[in-house]
Amino acid sequence: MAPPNNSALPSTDLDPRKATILEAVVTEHIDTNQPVGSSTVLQSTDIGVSPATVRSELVSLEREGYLAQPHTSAGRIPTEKGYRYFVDHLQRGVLGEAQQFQVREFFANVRGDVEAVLEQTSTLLSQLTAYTSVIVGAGHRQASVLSAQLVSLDTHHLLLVTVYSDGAVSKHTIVPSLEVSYEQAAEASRQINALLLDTTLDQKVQVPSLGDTVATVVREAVATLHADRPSVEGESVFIGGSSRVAESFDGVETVRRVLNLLEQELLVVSLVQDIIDKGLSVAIGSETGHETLATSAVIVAPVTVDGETVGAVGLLGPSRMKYQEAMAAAETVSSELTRKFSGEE
Amino acid sequence: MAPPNNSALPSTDLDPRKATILEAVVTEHIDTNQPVGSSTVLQSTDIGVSPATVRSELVSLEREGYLAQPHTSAGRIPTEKGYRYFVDHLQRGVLGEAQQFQVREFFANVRGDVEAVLEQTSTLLSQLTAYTSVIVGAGHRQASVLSAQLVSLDTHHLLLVTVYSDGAVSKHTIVPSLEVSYEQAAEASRQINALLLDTTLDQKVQVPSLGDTVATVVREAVATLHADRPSVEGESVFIGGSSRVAESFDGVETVRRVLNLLEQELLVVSLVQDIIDKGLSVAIGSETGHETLATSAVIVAPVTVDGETVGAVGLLGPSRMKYQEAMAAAETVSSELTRKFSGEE
DNA sequence: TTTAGCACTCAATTGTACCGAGTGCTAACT
DNA sequence: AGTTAGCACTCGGTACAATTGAGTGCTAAA
Repeated sequence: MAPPNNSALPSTDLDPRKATILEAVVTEHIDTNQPVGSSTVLQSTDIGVSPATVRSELVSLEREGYLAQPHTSAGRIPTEKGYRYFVDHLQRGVLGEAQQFQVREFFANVRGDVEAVLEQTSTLLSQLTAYTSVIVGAGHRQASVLSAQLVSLDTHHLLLVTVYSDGAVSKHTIVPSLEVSYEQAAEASRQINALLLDTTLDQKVQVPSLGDTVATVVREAVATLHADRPSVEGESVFIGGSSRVAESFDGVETVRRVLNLLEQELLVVSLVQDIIDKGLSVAIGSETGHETLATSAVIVAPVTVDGETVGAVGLLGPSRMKYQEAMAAAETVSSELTRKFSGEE
Repeated sequence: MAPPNNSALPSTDLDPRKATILEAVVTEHIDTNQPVGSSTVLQSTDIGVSPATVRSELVSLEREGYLAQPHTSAGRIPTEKGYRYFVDHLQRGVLGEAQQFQVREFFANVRGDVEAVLEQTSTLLSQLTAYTSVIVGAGHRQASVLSAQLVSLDTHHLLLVTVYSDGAVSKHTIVPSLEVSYEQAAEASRQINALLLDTTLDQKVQVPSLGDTVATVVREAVATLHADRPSVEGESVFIGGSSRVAESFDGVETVRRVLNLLEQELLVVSLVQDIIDKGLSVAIGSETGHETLATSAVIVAPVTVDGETVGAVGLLGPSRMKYQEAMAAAETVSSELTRKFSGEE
């Protein structure tokens, strides 16, 4: 469906000199956050040509929509299209020595359950890049129940602990309408386990309609589990380095908006999913589909196990972010995660 | 140990007129974020006195350390001590109608396990107040194991699911060094359950030193569980409305620092704990013990069940925050949580 | 002790001039 | 036809002075 290349449109290539100049402008602007003029371009390239020529090229690039001028007597800054061209024609960078070491060390030592690993990974990723990281773990729609167990906390409170085939565990507090003895709980636990084993949460199960205590508890427990489905299905989202937002964007209001967006897990999940669906690995400005992210860019790298996408790592930064480094970091981390999960579960 | 009143020192009371003026200055400054001068004080109080008199009182209040002047020809702003006096002599406010309704509705409808409830509550609290909320759930140091169960995901992966007496559930992926059949896993599960039942994580347990598969798995599972203790003990922290940080503080650097602090769960936990330990319900500026929070204030309200503190709700805002409203919100929410947990578990 | 009166202070605002980075255009050059 | 030197022009940023005004502190009288 989506074209294999990374661009939304098969962008026509610019002639080499223009490309060089565009690249210089983008690189320089990313570095300095300043409009860049013809002289700066000359200094940062070995293009053997006069400023006047560069200027006329700049005019041309502006006409074609790659660059813009904040005001007449200023240099140029890249437009969304300019960044897009830059990213599409970027030669992939590779992570620095120290960072590669950091990643290796991290994955060698990390321990704990999936959620804990992802949470720590999101911190790692944001430390690697100085941007805010987003890690999305896929939900477990298709997972079947491996084990369901009822544990009594006391006579009025039971805990339903359910283990799914993908390794997820959910727990639900049950407050039964009747008093339940330890033995009754154990019996209910056996029945629930038998009832739910190998079912998915989508499936209806035949609950006993008897009136005795055990049957009642079974009914209530199953009802609670199924009622709570949405939250169980929910993808898990981990955000690392949200303080980086404050560094990345100009203007309090922008910072507020971006932080606010990050707080809404559903938005974040769909944002990342949308980008992956479009076949992109980078979404710049309006490509993200969010007004709030007009001056942002989002890098995503899916984590796949057995050809299936089980999650994604992402980085959120300003559109003038250091794409090479950030992409290298995201890809390294996503492939490490892929490796870890392929090897382990 | 700590004095029952809310102040660190038993602050001497000011004479009534000074108190009125100080209160007016604080209130006004909280409202406008501007230095307030003698004329403004006159307008916002019905004190029947001339500006000159107010001025001399202001001078006096400044000498005593309650107020400060940004520069000679400006009005006064409260110092930390000024805010402290204000808070100590505040008559408790009560939540607005609409907000009370919101809280009632929320707690009537909220469902899910403890973590989910706390997470949603943190969002609620930040919506109620326009400040960033912090909810800390106590760890379960003392909790004993109610049930430990080993579930095979496949022949190379086992999941150890442990239920504790306080309703917490932990899970650990075990990658056994040997292949384990379904039957062996079931047997190991039985043994582990018997072994760990009613123990706490602090206790050493006698693991079998036999060399057969089941014994090996048991050893490895128990080792994994005990190795991971720190993360299990860890208090759970939920932060709501971190975007509010951007509104609350002036200066990108301050915003960055505060966000960064909020990212470090351990810091947040100890911050809240420290304040509670000091017997305070509000910590202003340096009272928080964090340089970063020099211009902040933190409100805390413990959640207690059976006389034991099981957690706390907190609000983080600028030192010029609306204390009445924020304190009312924190207290209402904490008492609702107390009620919910007392009734339920 | 309070207050009216007054000189004083100083951040903020406004106005003005100027600098200079950077442009676009044109005419000459290769 | 593309490139370049030369040049007039634009306009944001900075620096400086003048002005304003909110608010003070002091003094002397009530």
